[in-house]
Order: sequence, then structure tokens, then C-alpha cells
Amino acid sequence: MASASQDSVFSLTDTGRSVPLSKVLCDALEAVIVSGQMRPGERLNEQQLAQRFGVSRGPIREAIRALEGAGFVEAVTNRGVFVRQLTVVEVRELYDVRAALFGLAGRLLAERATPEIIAQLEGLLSAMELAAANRDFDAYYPLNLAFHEAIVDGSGNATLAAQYRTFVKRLNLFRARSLVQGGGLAVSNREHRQMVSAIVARDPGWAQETHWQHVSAAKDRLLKVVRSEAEQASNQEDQQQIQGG
Amino acid sequence: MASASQDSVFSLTDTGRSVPLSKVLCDALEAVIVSGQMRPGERLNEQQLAQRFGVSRGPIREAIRALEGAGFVEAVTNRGVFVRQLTVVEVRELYDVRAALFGLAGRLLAERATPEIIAQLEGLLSAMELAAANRDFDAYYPLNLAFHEAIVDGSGNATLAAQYRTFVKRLNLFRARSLVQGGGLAVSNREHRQMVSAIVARDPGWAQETHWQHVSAAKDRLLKVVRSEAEQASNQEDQQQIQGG
DNA sequence: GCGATCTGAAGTGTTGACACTTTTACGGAA
DNA sequence: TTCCGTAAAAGTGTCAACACTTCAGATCGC
Repeated sequence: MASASQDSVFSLTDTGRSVPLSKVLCDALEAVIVSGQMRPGERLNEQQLAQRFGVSRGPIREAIRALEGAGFVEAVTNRGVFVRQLTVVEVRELYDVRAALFGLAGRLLAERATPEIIAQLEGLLSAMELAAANRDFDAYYPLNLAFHEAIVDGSGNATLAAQYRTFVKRLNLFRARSLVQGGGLAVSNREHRQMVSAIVARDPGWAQETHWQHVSAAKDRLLKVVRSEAEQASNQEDQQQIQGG
Repeated sequence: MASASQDSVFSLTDTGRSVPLSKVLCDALEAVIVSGQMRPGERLNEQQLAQRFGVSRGPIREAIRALEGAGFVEAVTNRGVFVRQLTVVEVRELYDVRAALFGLAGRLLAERATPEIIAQLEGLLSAMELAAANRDFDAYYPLNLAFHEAIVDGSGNATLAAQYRTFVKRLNLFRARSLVQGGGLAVSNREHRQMVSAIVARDPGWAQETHWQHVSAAKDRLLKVVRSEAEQASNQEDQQQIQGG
């Protein structure tokens, strides 16, 4: 667990709680995992966590069950639970499902977008274009996040929004974290503009298509990099084999 | 909990278990809920369940956390957990997400369908047509289930399949259980035939569209009935108001 | 008779302890 | 040195008990 032995970022000593420890711990642990403080494959030691958070193992275990169901960790009987490690295949699967969900969000939003939401999206779009022009990734990233959040929330389907968020978080478990978020700012923005156009036109089919494609394109960009990485690695391996033999 | 005080349908005394009680209980409880043995709104009494299954409350609570995350139950602090009760709005949301997922399944299947899967689907289709012609609902239902399962599994996306199944189960929590499953056999089969055609043609776009529409149509059929039901009820209420006043 | 308050029962939230499994470290034999 | 077997250590799975909250019924005052 990176560092931090008792950091009170997760204050659960504070209140005459009305919310159970298991819930608080679930959020805390999810944050630890999604933020990358714990790496994929790393083990969640119940006793250690209990000590760190100053609680007993019961609530810890309950929290872990919830995380397991959401796909953040994987439990092995009598051996412990581990931060889920995504294979390339699973990443592709997750992206495809995410694309379908985001496409639905676009469709629903196109059917019911208010002038306020459209204005909000256009504002974020402009800000992102500015950031992209300046190659200011630190500014771009949160805007991009807010843009997607606005669309998903704007769809009016809370079930969809919850699912979508879980999938996005799960994708953060992939080793190449930076890649998951990154990818050509300019290209991405061109896609964003099309998405907004479809919503402004109130064309559900078009909106679904553009939203779907946006995620699908991100998937392709990521997989392309991963594949070339794998190729390089395999080449290096061959090199070593030759040198070693 | 309907009846049943100690029925050993859920035998967990049987084995020198290598699988934790919490997992066994999770499946058992999910079965109890989805099968309708426990009704929406009903409370899951931890002590009672512990006694019934012959275990302590710890594993019961862990199982419940998992069910909570999957959306089968709802926990209220210090008051207990209750079988989730779906509103009409939530049913619509679930159907929309399910439609998106099933559309994706159709698309993926169209891209990779083997002759074996196609033969399997066509076999199920014929059997369903026969059952529909005979108005044999008892035969039709499991075939219909198998048909959808085959498509989702055939998509090759395990993440998608798992999600889809959860959503289907969650829809079973809706009060009008029979309606969720029912709806014109003939109409439904016409849609099935189109779906298979799109898969045979290996046309991803068409497949996605037909699969999406199939679920979407089921949604519309259900909501139409629910709305007319609601209307009737409200009319009766008016009647009573008049009679009462 | 009706409502407010009190009291016990029921139930959830949490804890610490015990049993069994897995891992690791140690020591001896080949 | 290396391999294997053994025993301690670490860790998970499960349980029973305690603290606090909520609920239901009885009692008391009006």
C-alpha cells in the first residue's frame, strides 16, 4: 500500500456515525484502488486494513464483498483478495460495454436535452478546445471528465449513470493508466464537437452513433498502443535470446 | 419468507467446503429473491436467516453486501435490508440499459458467429415457433431463455454476459413478473427471426438494431400494460370516491 | 377515551476470539 | 549446495457476545 500508515484522509473517527462502517470503508477502499495507491495484483490484507482504519475485520470484509461484486477486486478462498488485474481482452470487453452504455446516454440525452445542459456542454467544449490548443493536459483532463459526466447524468437514467461510472473506474485498473485517459486531444475534441451537434439537433440515432464511436475510437487508440508495446517487448526478448544464446 | 423453515434445498452442510459460506449464501439468497420466494419490500432478517441456514450472522451480512451491490436488495441503516422494490421509472431504466447491452451482444455475435451457433439459434427458433403455434407457453419460456442466453454467451464478451444476466434478474423484481416474461409470442418470434437473419448475414449494424429493438419492444409492451393498469386503478379509485362521498 | 412517555424485546452494527489453511523460515539429509 | 520435510507465523473463515438503535406494547396523565 504505497505509503501512508495512518493518514486521516479517511476520517471515520469523526462522527456519531449514522452510516455504517462497511459503507465508509467501501468508499475508502475503492478510492485507494481506483486512485492507484494500490496496484493491480496487490493483496488486501484484512488485518492490516483493519488496523490502518482502526476498525475490526468484520466491516472490512463486508466492504470487500461489495468491491468484489463491482469488479474491483478478486477473492481467492483462503488466500485473500487482490486488486483486479485486467488483461487486454478484458479491457476490450469493458470498452465495448462502455461504448454501448455511452451510446445509450447520448441517445437519451438527445431526446430530452434542456437548453441549460446544451449550454453547459458547449461551455465545456470551448474550454477543452482552449486547453487542447495550449496542450494543457492538466486543464483538459478534468474538463473532459466533467463533459462525460454531464452527458451521462443528463441522460436522466440513474441506473445507466451508475453502471457507466463503475465501468470507467474499472478501466482505471488497467496497467497503462495514462493511456486510458490520454490519446490525441485534437482528435478527441473533434469527436466531442460531433456529439454535441447530434444532441443539439435532437437526433437520437446520430447521437448514439457519435457517442458510441467516441468510446470505440478511444478503445482503438489504446489497443493500438498496447499492441505496439507488446511487439516491442517481444522484439527485445528476441534480441536478448540472440545475445544470450 | 413465503414458507419453508429449514428446507434443505440449499444444502450447505454437505461438503468439506472449499468455497466460503458467504458465496454459497449469496447464491442461495439471490435464488430466494429472484425466484420470488421473497417479495419486493420484504425484509431480510439477519438472525432469522442465520438460523435458517445454520450459520452465524457474519457470512450472512457479507452475502447481503454483495446482493446490495448487484441491486437486489436495499439496506437502511439500523433498520435492515429489504428486497428491492422497482418503480415503473426504474423498470424503464433497466430495460433501456438491457436493450443497449443486448444490442451490443447482437453486434458482436454478428461479427463472430460460428456455423454451430447459428445452427443452434435456428434450432431454438424453430422450436419456439412450434411452441408459439401451439400456444404452449410452458414450452416456449425456457426456449426463449436459452435463445437469449445463447446470443449473449455467443457474443464472446464475458463482461457483457455477466452484466446482462444481472439486469435480467433484476427485472424479475418487478411486481408484474408474468408481464416481464410474457408478451405476444407471435410478435416476439417475428423479431427473433429478424435477429437471426441479421446474424446469418453477418451484418453488425443490422444485428445491433434488431436486438436492441427486440428488448425495446418488450419494454413498450410491458409499460403499455402497466399504464392501462394504473389507469384502471385510478378510475376505480374515482368510482369509490364518488360512491364514498 | 386519547395521547405522550416509558420500558422491554427485537434487530442491526461492531468487536474480539478461535479454528483451519496457507505461507514462510528453519534445519537436516543427500 | 540443494532439496525436502517440518514447524512456527501469518492470514482467512467463522462464530458468539456486546453496544446501541429501533420498534411495539403497556402504563400513566390529561
